[in-house]
Amino acid sequence: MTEAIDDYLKTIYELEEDGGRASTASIAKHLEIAPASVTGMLKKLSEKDQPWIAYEKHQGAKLTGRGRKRALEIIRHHRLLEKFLHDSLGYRWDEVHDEAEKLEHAISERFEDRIAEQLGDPIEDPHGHLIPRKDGTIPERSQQGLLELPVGYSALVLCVSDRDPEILRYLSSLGIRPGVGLRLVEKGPFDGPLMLQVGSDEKVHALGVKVCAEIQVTMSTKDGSADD
Amino acid sequence: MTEAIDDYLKTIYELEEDGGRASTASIAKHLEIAPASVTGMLKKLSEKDQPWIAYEKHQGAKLTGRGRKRALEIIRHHRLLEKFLHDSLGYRWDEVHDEAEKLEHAISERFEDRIAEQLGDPIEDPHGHLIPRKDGTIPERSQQGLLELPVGYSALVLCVSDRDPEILRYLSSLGIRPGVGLRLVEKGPFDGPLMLQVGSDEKVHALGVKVCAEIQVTMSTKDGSADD
DNA sequence: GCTGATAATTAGGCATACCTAAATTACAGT
DNA sequence: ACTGTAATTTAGGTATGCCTAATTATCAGC
Repeated sequence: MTEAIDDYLKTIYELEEDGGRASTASIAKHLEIAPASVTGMLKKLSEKDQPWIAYEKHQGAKLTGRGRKRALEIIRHHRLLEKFLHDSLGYRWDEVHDEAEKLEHAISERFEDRIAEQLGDPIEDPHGHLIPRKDGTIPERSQQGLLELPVGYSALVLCVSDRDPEILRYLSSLGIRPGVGLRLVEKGPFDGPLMLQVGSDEKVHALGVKVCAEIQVTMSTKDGSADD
Repeated sequence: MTEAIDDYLKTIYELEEDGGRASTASIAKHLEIAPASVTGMLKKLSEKDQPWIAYEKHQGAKLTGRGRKRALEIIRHHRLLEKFLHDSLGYRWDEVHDEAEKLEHAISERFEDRIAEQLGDPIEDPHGHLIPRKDGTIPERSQQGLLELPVGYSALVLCVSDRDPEILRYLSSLGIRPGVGLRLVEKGPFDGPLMLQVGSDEKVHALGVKVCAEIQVTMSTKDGSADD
């Protein structure tokens, strides 16, 4: 069990979420390493007696039950740590990801249990992502990308990607965070900007596609209450 | 800057404390690796443009100013983490070392600062070891090994080694911890056991040499008050 | 000053996890 | 079915940090 292996499993888990199998190229891009390096590691992860992934040449990778459980364990570490850094140590939400990324590999079961208890077994991290349970399962909920929301509809922000601190600071400045209501007023043509009302503010903001792709929402009725 | 390098620097720092230079063999023993591996690393650490250590063949290693500063930085991480795990997360004092050993390499400056602040800039870790300051200095105090205490004298426990959890649990059970007073009643011949009174208890305990070697004290007057 | 024990070093290897460059496979469009 | 492009894999190489086995240096005792 090395850090590299954990990083691969976590990445494959995330890539499986959208699209059944994780391709060599997508893993390489996500981990910022060369595709050739990924091929080698995928072979290794699938060759063990108890493999972490299922892998066939040119077919991409898919986690085995064991691999999925391990991935969720690391993701649990990561999200609990983000919550801990934010709530207990006063980190801002754009600062927690990088620190959690390093610590997730270093903490013990004991540490995990202690902060989970101290935080009251939280359900979500500061960006709204669901925290996997200790038994290796993760709650499900219906959510969609903000980009898929039809014009005129309202929605509640469920979570935002934590990978880019700049985007998080920008979203903060707009008041966009988990639990806040949005209304999609208009959508520019040719992947143009989204015109959005945030919360109960009348003002309409124009957000680029790239930023909106990082926001997950759940549709709500016209009056702004959640419908799920 | 790798974990391995940090571990070497920390080890050399500790070995320099008792005996000017750290020998290849002592470093190997401390890190539980082969002496041949140490030679290679010592070369590397001394060859850089800005070397971490001074090293001449067969002469052992000595930290440079830069190396000492780095070592103290890691030791500060370690001891702050031990204090944090103990005070904030409810770890017992025999549990903190191993966890801190892993975390010390993973935490950022930010994390270090936050827990130091939250703990009120502590001076000592749970075993009584002094915590290096952020500027790379460490307070000094006169202390001696319990084994060097003359028979009949009293002393205050300053610190105990944190490396062996078993010993820590044993000391706990005897009530021996930093700040507690001891009186050396008698010393068995041929490295025999030490007969000790702990605190204000009349009872005399017999402690083996191995355990006593892990205890640092400062002499106090007959009535039990510190003389330093 | 020699000698033998001990300590340290050199030499040669191994595993991990990455790289680049070259070869191959898959697949979409004609 | 063919062909070109893009994705993937293979081949060969690098750095880190450890290993064992063999060699060499140091130093204390005679």
